[in-house]
Amino acid sequence: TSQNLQKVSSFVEEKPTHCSFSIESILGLEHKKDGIPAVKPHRPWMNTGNNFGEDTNLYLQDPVISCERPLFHGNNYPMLEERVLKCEKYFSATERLTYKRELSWYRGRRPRTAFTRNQIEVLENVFRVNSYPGIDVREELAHKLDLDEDRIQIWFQNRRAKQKRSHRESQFLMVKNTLTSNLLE
Amino acid sequence: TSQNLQKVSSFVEEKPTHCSFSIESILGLEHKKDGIPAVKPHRPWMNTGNNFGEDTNLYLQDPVISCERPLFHGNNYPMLEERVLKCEKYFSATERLTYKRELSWYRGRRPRTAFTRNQIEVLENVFRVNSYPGIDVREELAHKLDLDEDRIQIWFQNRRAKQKRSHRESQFLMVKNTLTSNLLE
DNA sequence: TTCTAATCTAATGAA
DNA sequence: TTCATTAGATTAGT
Repeated sequence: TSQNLQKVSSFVEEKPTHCSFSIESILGLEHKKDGIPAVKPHRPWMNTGNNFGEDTNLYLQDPVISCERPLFHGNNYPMLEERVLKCEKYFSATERLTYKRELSWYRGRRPRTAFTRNQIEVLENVFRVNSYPGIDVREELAHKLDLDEDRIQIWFQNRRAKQKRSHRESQFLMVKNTLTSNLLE
Repeated sequence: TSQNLQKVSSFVEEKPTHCSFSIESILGLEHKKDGIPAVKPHRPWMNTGNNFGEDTNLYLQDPVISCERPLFHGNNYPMLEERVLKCEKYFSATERLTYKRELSWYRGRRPRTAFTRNQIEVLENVFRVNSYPGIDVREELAHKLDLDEDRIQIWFQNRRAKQKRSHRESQFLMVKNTLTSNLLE
């Protein structure tokens, strides 16, 4: 059964066929050893074809899984992670950085964008007035700042999260101060 | 509500003074006057009670009181009212809509469900076989995994979206690679 | 170390 | 239902 399940991949357009499996049989697979999700992460900036075929290393990023340490064994990728972990003990910071980069590369993370001072300034100014720019505003910003619209959207998402975080923190401080001054009276 | 909004208005900080280009041109100013409709969203997981009516000053309560009922993360968020206020003056109907949407979220977005590793594994296994489970399968899953049937349904919706996204992505890359290699020949 | 760009996905509402 | 978008949580680069 496990083999049958693994044959199904996301490359094939699956029809909502009626399932003849019982849930018990599916639930019975809970303790299956390797559960590589046959799903590709969204990597719009990757241009070449080495995304396909045997390069399954790219599909292993999954936060849910990475919460729990040792999920995927028997692939190339966990070897890398082991090496990174060993780094902590035996290797220099520089070497650790190299391995981290290598790990990131295999995982297919977009290189971190370094915004210029001017770009940040404009984005902040717009954010003050409108922290939820629609697609039209984002496109215009992207054109004027010479950035992808995706970067703009992500920037606003993170900026909103930051605002919310700082707001929460200031409220916490307010409560703390109130309690403190009440105690001192 | 308008009284509450006026109370908050004094906390609104000043406008950005300098910008590299016209913000008006970005925001595309439109001044429509329709108010925010008092639509109460469906919140089956909430205690149907007093606090979430249209004209409650929930957002202006004393922080101490608010912190004593940590029902949802966003229960203190007066900034939102500020932005709704600003909406009236500066934003287009479309952009105001997003604020209204946020307001309803703020008023009671369901706390994010953190599925366990085992739940994910079972759901993925079922998904491989049947990505459109009927109500009977969903109910059975809900019972076996100790989740609401609603969560199961939403999970499958999002999972299908994810699959579709990655499928589109691979199709796009496939076409692109074909074109590229044809050009190189 | 802090800050934040990037990622993943549960939740939401509109179509 | 799909679809686009959001919030929230997390990972990871500087």
